[in-house]
Amino acid sequence: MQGIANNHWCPYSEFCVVIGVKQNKQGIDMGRPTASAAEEELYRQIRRAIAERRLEPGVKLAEDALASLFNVSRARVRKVLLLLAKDKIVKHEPNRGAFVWKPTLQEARDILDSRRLIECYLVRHAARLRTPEHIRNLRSILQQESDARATKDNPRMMRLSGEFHIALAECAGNQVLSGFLASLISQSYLILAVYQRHDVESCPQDDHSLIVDSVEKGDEDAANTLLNQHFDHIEAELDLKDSVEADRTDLGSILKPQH
Amino acid sequence: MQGIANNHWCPYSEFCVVIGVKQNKQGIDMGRPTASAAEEELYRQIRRAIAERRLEPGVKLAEDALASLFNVSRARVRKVLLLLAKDKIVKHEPNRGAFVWKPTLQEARDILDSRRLIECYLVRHAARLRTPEHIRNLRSILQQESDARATKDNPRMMRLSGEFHIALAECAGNQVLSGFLASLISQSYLILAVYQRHDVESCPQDDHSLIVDSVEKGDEDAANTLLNQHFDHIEAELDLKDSVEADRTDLGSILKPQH
DNA sequence: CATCAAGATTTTGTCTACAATTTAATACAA
DNA sequence: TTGTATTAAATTGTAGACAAAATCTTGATG
Repeated sequence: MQGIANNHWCPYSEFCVVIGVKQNKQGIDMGRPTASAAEEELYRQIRRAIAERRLEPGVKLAEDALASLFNVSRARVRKVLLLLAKDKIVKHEPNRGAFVWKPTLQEARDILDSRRLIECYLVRHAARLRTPEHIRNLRSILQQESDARATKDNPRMMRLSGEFHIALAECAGNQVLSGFLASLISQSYLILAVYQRHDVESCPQDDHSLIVDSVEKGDEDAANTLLNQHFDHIEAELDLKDSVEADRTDLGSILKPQH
Repeated sequence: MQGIANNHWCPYSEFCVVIGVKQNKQGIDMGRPTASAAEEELYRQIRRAIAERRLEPGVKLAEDALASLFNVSRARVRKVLLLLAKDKIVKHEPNRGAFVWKPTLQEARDILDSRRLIECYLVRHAARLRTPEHIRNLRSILQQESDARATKDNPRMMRLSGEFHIALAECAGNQVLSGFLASLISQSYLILAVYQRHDVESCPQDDHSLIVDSVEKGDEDAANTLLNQHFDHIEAELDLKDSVEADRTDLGSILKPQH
């Protein structure tokens, strides 16, 4: 669990809206700074740790440990874990505790299919509705991605890659689908953790850059095609054959291969 | 609040999986029958009341009232309300309580767009993957719908209409998208409650029946087209012009029209 | 009569203590 | 040593008590 509680991080997070934190018209958190802010901090840090792959699927999230780490009551930890469970990032086992979610093969496929559907739809709208500010924001993320790549900061690269997809989606202006996508992206980090192939180098693609170019030009067909190809690349890095799952969970098939 | 606590109802509900109720291989609830079962009951009954439009947007869901109505502790009520808030069916206002969610105009549009995207995608898969059992299930719902229409049982019609869409989606076998859709459908009940036009008769269409026919035949193009038209019909019954929202919430524009 | 203010009441938010369950440790027998 | 049963420790689940905030009531004042 160590390494979770550090500095700030603010990608898309619907925590405040669910909790109902008071916000002024500029959207700045105003109510009870120490209380629910601490919950959101915990919520974000766990999500961030997953995004940066410091928290791997199956790891137990003990309530007391989190409570003392973040100096909050156990009740608050439970609340956060409950919300993370609804996000399907955490799995609750009764009387045993909360564990980082471990997607099954079928779930992984469904999630990736869903992402393709939603993102390819949104990117078309993004290409139509994009503003200079959107493009600036996207290019800023691209820059950060390239910095992270240069310094071989893999956790950061991982996280930024997800943030890029969210930022891209948000250009389309459909908050519902953006919200779904944010959830799917969090789950995708866990899919990568479980199903990424070891024989393939992790993507040095600059697919992202090309996508921004076509969005900037307003070429929605190109953007759509490029994004589809991007997903092909992502899926090519995964091992989603039926055999994989069994190999990792069923001792029998591990110890007695091809019999 | 009266009228919520009655008999059983089991449409799609992800409550158990979030809470982490023990289940055996047949998927039957086994753990602690009185405890979390009570929470799920509350969760379902609130959703059902919304689906049947007994609970309208803006109604306050007081914790004590719900606790005593369902004979559960207030802590359990809070847990359920938190999950409902994550579903965006309930809105939390800090220190004021939980209220049935009231979708804004923009949210309504986004939700309907999202439904169209997801359902039209899923119906194609449904037409390909459908089994005789799926068709039997769908026709059973159609029959119940027609019964409800005959007896003019509007709440039941309303609810069954949503259940039909969920059942249709589930034929496609993508649980992720089915889950998203279930959430969107719950929100759609609230959209109807707010934005349904009064000058139009509520849908006596048998769009549903035609859709099942084309799915049964495996004609995915026809199914897709029919579903798209079905959404056109639904949206035609709504008043999603920009003026509506302001008229209903802003007293100024109500009492001083066109000034 | 309307407006405002102060107190009382209700309702939400939070924490802590206790019960139930699981997990680990220990002792004992095969 | 291995396996099993019993006990102890740790962890999760639950409820109830208290604090904080909002709402309602009452009454005073212009």
